[in-house]
Amino acid sequence: MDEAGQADRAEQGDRPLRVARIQDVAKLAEVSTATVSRALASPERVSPEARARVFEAIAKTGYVPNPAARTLRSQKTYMVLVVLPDLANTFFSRILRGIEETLFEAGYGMIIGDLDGSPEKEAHFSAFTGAGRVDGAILLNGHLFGQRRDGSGQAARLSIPLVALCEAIPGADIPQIEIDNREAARRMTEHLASLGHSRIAYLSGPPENVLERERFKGYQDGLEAAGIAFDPSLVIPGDFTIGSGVTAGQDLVARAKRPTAVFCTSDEMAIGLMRTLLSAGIRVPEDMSVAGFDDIEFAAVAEPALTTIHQPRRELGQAAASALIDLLQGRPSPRSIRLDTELVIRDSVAPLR
Amino acid sequence: MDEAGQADRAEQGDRPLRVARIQDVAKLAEVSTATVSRALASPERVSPEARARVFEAIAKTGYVPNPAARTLRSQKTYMVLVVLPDLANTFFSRILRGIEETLFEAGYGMIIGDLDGSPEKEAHFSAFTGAGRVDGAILLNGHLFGQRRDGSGQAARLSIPLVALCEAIPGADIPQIEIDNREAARRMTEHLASLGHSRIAYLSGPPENVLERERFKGYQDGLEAAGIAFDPSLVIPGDFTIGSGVTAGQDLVARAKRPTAVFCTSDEMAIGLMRTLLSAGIRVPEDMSVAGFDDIEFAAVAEPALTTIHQPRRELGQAAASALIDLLQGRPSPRSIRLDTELVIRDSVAPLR
DNA sequence: CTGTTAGCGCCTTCAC
DNA sequence: GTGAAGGCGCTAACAG
Repeated sequence: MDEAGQADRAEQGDRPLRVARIQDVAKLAEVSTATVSRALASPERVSPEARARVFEAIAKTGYVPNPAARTLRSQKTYMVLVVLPDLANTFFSRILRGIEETLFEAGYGMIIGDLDGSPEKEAHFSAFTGAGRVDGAILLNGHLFGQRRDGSGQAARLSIPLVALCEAIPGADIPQIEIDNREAARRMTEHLASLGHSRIAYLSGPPENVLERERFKGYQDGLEAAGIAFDPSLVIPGDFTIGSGVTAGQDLVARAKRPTAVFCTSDEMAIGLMRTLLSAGIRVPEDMSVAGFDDIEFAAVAEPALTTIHQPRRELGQAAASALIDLLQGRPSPRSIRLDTELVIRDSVAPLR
Repeated sequence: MDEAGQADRAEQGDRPLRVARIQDVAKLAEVSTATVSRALASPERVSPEARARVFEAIAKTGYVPNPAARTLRSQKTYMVLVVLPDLANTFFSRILRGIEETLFEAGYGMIIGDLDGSPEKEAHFSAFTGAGRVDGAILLNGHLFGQRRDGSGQAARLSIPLVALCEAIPGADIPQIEIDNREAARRMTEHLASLGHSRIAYLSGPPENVLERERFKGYQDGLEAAGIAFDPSLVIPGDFTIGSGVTAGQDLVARAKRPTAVFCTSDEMAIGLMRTLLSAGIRVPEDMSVAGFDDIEFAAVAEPALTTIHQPRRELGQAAASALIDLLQGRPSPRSIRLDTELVIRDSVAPLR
């Protein structure tokens, strides 16, 4: 046993070659290990004297409880898995920060599961939740995993507390934290219409995406409210990425009869789109208005500055983390939270001339 | 004992209410737990018959080894901590992805430590490495932690394998993965000079940052190579963020005697800067050339498209993860790796008229 | 308030 | 090739 051999070597000076265990602390403080454990978990249940001795011994030894042993005993990992479709997507980073902050304050660590579109990974992270590596999970990917009911014998595991963030999971009985995508999309569409636009294109997200479906409904709602007939030729496929915005721009540039405004369901697409339009000599917003969705950092410094829907990303992350922590600590958790969005008017949208 | 009580309840149908343990598998396969363990760790050391029965039992029970127990025994967590200064910074996300990919393939999970400028957090993550929650760590923050030698009794812990990524850690005897910042900055400066610019401003990062210092040296190298005298008034303070680019832009706009080119040490600053310049009626690149550093996704779709230094972010992440895995698995690890950068010429820089 | 005791689930000698 | 047994470090139940 290599590690043990190593650990058993004599200590040199005041720098221990092995980490202190609860036993060492107990011995030094002249109490039992149980008392050390108690002093840490519920100090008020230990006499002031013993407590003082314990803390002194802890300081002297530099003792830090072994998390693996603790987990084995208590069945708690103090770890949370955050599953998301794409770590490289700007939209998520600030959300992650909101999550991390809140988790951190409550003493939980965050493990990232970047799906990267791979089902293999999905299975892997699913196993993660099943194997007791984490106490709970926040799902940003829009569906539940590890919960298949295919009776294949790959048994469904004991399920852990879950929270859905941003992409609601239809039918799942877990807290869902999101914005009202449909309402926000409707508002933007109406805003465009109120400025005189009637040929309003819609640059979509991936069709299977829940957000996309909600936003698309909102777009249609807005059209209807403004008395504009829906025109399928004005729906351009996209996938939320900069690249698909660029592609959509090429499509638009090539058209004979162009829309006067484009509502993009992500800022990244809007920025990619504007870039292509501008390169082709189509001015924004003079020749074509462009609106985004998300209000990422770059929206305000795009050229022209992007009119968009602001999502409270940090707050979304915080709310999801709080809901999960409630669940983990046995407190009642809100079933569903909808955070407010805001229509941010900048320079990429102008009245129809 | 609540959990146990719950776990002991009768199982319903084929959906176990408790996870299978190695004992259950052993019983079902009619072997000892040792054999199950062996079948998993080194299948060749178990007879084909026993092995088959074990795997069948595993499939039937849906057994997944308990990681906490495994860790407690083997002292291995199969977890890696990634410490970074700011999760919300676009620059890091693709690096993280490179790290995650590589770690994932090798069977390691990734725990994120977002420093967020807080020393409190730093101490926390330092404890993480000390407490045996992770097998190793990748440091993107430019300094070592948990390694203070203040003799305060807060003993230095058994140290785990570490790798420094992007920001080299001076004096640390660990693998360092980075680009040649100085050389890249020199190249850009020379590029600007070769286009006829001689009043080349430098929009800096935070002064204490290692990257910043290297890039600043490179800027001076480039100036010198081009025979241009260094002018301190042309150095504008920044901190890599969009916001500091905007501020720098305001500074520049207010000046009577402006530089003809600005070398920004991050794309975010360059984009913020261009935005302010453009709003003030200063055209880029006609009136002023602007160059960036990093080549983030938005650089190519900025208006105008940004001339910048490309960093192989994914590869940086992969290289760091590989180096760490080598270390973790006892293989020799490269001491230091420098990945190549590339000068990407787009539209934000033009010859001096 | 405190100590003793018994595992949490696994891996790994050691003996056969 | 296989099984029995001990212990990784901790916490919770139970006495006292």
